[in-house]
Amino acid sequence: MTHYRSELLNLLYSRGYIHQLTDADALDALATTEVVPGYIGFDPTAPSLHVGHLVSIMMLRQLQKAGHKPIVVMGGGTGKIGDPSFKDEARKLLTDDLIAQNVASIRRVFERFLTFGDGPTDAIMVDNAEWLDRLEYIPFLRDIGQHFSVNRMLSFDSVKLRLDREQSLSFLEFNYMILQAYDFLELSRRVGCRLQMGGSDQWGNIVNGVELARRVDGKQVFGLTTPLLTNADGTKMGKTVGGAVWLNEDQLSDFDYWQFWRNTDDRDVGMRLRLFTDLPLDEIARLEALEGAGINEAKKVLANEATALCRGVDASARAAETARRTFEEGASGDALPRIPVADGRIALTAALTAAGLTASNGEAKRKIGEGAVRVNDVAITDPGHEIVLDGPETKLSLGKKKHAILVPA
RNA sequence: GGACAGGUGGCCGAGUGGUUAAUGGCAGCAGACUGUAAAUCUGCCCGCGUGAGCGUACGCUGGUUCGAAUCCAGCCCUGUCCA
Repeated sequence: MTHYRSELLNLLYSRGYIHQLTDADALDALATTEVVPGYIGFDPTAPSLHVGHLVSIMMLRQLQKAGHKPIVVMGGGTGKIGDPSFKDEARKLLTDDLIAQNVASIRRVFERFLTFGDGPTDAIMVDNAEWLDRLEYIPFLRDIGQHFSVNRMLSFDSVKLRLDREQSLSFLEFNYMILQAYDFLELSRRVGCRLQMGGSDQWGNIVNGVELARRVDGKQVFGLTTPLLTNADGTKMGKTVGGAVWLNEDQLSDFDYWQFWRNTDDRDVGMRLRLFTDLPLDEIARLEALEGAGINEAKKVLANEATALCRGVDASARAAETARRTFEEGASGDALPRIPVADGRIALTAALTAAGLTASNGEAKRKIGEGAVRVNDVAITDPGHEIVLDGPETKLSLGKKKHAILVPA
């Protein structure tokens, strides 16, 4: 129904990346004639990004594929403030040290998804601390602050919600949207950035930047948001066994990352294939049409493709092979966590906790009582059980999906 | 600065002197059923201990009491209104 002339918008639209767009026609026209530098900001609030950020990252990838220039903005400056958008309460302030560590740890992941370099469509990465840290209060208020109406800022849903719930919004946080708007202005001046993208919760922040650039520099820039990703069951996407689905290897194993995609709800398979893989649309159409147990094939393809993008082809293949052996043959694979055991014996409860399958001995005991624990696929129901290693590998399982391998120390 | 209302387990939210490790809901985990899906049903859901039990926990610090999340005092934080 919607037809764009530019490859960029066609690509984004057909794969389901677009939720809101500030001036579709003008951006469409621009993208057909010149390289559009577009940016997305990532605040370093944790040592790794998670799948919730993945749509944004993939969108930068699509931008590059369509012949434009992705700009990754690390929020080294804005991270010190904390984005209050749609949050119920202020997050605790991060120290400068921690932010620097997080920035360092996050930036690696982008190299998997984007091609960096000096060419016209090569990706670049900048840190907004570069300009935000240097701002002087009075000049900033006069140059930038004068363009913001508090009345209007208060009307944005992103903060209105907080106020309506009678929860405090500090002046510090209230300034976030001004700084993000200023980022856009600064990027447009420094690197000719014309487009800011982000999740739907960023719409208010983005629109502010678009307006600021128009008012201050008389320049038209564009904003685009992605739909809020929810699972078919209405929950927010991105949780798995034991927390968030991290993109960094050191936060979540390749195997668990692969498993996250493999366990996609039937109804979400098509959407995820479009957003998180590079597969052509007709291939996706074929895969998502599979019915009944056949849809599992599509889930495997999804897991393979998504894991390959983030963790590399080899890691993906290894995770897939481990999954195949673990689930289809009842054996085990080398991508499972390996736990060294001293002296060849260990209490079952201690082993479960050491392997991270349970959080405490008490939980381990309960799970044993529930009949959820197996050693080498033999169910154990005695909480006092001690495992004696009698081979190079002993498989420890909690439920059907969580496994670890005990090996002699 | 003043008046009023609040601060409870990952979240929401009961509880207002003992039977409260603290009702209920959500989230989470496991079992059954399945397709490593969804839905449904069942169990679990602070830590240590096989267990009786012990230790911690209801903003913080003290106090009253045989006994406090519950009463008192001071402090910190949040909201609303007033200055």
